[in-house]
Amino acid sequence: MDRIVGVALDLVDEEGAEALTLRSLATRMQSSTATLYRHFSGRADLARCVVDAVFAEVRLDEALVETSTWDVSIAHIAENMFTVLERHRNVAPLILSEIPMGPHALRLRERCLSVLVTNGFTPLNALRAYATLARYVLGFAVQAASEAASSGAAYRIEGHGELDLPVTAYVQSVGPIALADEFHFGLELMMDGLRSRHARTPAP
Amino acid sequence: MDRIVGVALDLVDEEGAEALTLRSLATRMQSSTATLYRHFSGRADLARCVVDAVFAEVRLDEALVETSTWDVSIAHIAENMFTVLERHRNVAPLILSEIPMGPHALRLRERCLSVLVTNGFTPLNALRAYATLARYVLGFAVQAASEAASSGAAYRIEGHGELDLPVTAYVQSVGPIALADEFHFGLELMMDGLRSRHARTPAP
DNA sequence: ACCTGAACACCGTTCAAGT
DNA sequence: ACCTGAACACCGTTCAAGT
Repeated sequence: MDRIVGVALDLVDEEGAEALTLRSLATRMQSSTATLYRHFSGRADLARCVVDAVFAEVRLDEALVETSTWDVSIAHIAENMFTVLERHRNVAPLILSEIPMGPHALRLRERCLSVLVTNGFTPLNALRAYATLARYVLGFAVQAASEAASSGAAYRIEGHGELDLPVTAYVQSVGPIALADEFHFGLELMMDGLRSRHARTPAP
Repeated sequence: MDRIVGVALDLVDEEGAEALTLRSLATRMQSSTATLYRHFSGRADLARCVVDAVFAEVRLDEALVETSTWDVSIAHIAENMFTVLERHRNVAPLILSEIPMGPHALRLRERCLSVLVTNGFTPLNALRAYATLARYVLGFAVQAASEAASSGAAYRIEGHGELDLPVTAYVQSVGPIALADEFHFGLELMMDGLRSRHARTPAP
């Protein structure tokens, strides 16, 4: 059944999330839609498996995670998640339906919480820190999937007349921001906040 | 056509985003699906309008935004967005498809950028700060919509055997974190980061 | 000019019937 | 036991036909 998920992920990568249809997948498998129900309980289950297949691609530098300070480790994990999600940006729409809870997603969370707790974070703050980072990375990935209408669409709206947005226009003179730049800016913001809250904790 | 959008938003609030069907909306309007195409170019357009109707509900305390320091103003705007999205949490799945670009969403962005720029942020950093905050709030709202399976589902996975997640188990002994608490923790993290980056800027 | 029933081409899901 | 064609109840979208 891992092979079916692999084919499904290929399909999403190549044709987008909305092209992931039981019929289209059955065709690629040279099988029938009814057969897919032997492996998945339905389309939602299939989507969950595809999402977890993406999380399975996260490869951490375990030596780095083990030997670095907690902030470097956490940032490394977050950047790895971002990289993998960027590589499979078409899967983003599949993530929205529910928070990833597949085995690979859970193991990644375990790893993160472990780093935080062994570095003196309280359970509550470790959970908070992980939740915030995970939501940021996932929320970023979900929205980054639709980067077409980012510049100047949807200006002519029906009843509202012309919008004038002087500051928006002024500020956009710097041109569009690269996705990776935007991501790292926000990530550093949160790491700053975590560091300042966690200042002067003795090494274990 | 604002009335149709209002009915559509009611429908989403009451029955969820997947219940927003051209047929179900036509039934509520005592009309036909074909008639809806006089007002919207299709389901995607309808969804965009519903999302912007939610943004239209954001009511800022203009006196507070005007007179407070930039960080208080920005946090106030972010919290307002969060409150409104929480009130209409069923619309979250409609947001994923594309970044909100309706007139009300654009005006809210204009207001945010205005606060940042008049307080000495460079155009680049104002854009970055807004993008990070907006993605955080939206990403949070999107994922907050599915809070059912948060505790302990999806443990028994087919081929992988039992997962043991000791730190996860230990850390979850503090119980589930309230959504609002989680949101505020992350927001404060980012505000801390923004403040430290923007330290010692003279008032205009 | 405005509206709509009915059709078209899809979709997820199910099940009797085949092997 | 395993697979599948065909059906069912949907969906978005279109259009000839009505008023």
